[in-house]
Amino acid sequence: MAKSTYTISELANEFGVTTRTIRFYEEKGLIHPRREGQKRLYSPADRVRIKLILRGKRIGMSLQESVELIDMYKPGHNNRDQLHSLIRTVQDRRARLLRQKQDIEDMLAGLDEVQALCERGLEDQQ
Amino acid sequence: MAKSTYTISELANEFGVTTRTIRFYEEKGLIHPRREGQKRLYSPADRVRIKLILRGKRIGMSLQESVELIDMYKPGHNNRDQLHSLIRTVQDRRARLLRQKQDIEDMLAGLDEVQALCERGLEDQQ
DNA sequence: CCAGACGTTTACGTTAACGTCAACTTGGTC
DNA sequence: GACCAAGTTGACGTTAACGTAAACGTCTGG
Repeated sequence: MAKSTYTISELANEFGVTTRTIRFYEEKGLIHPRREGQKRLYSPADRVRIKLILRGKRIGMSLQESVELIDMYKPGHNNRDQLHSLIRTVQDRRARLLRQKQDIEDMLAGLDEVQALCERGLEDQQ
Repeated sequence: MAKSTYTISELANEFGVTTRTIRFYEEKGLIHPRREGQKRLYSPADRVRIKLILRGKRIGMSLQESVELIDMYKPGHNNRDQLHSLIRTVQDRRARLLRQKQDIEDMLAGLDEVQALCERGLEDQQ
């Protein structure tokens, strides 16, 4: 079963980052772990938040962009204008993501070509 | 028909970057346009190279990573060891790209959810 | 001829995202 | 009580990827 609290080094190990990184995220206001005396204690929600931030980083998003995307989930958008505005933001993000996806597929196709050339090169030698 | 040479500002405009960016790429050894006197003249090949570098940037690759990927295409890998080594590099890259692609698909699914929530919120109001 | 657009080099400035100490506290354990 | 691992708070350092400004050449239309 999943743990209900994590220490900073547990999370650092799990995600392959340093504790400095996690403290830095707090310093930047991305996460707000509670404290037990001095020590930070991370909830499952904190953990997921870090995980999502790192997912964003993997596709080249800045930390700010990541949290903006993450915070689209949390409610608090009540009136019509806010909802319409949020929908537009969602569509912009989607467009960018689709383009990135296309970029990746193009690169994957390129890699297939390179590999095919390599394999032909090996066969021709033998 | 496609042009056979480009000025720096033509390319900067086409790609939505500044001339400083393009000069910076040269300074870093990523491109090598020929000169006409002082002025830089870019070939279609230079142009494609810049385009691919910017494609890499869009999915979070560093400039170095981009050129490494681009230079996998150019031949010069002749002996078996080089070919095998290149194949491994290709497979590593592919793995990373597949993961990024998965990340993007997850985010897209998340955006769909957010939008659905927004639309329900709007309907509930009316 | 000269102003404006476009190009050049050189050099210092900036931002994000941490790395890297140093100097300390705190909780077990031998 | 001494020690060690794991935690803490500053604070300064670093790298990538440009931005920005100065100071200068070149050529083209009015």
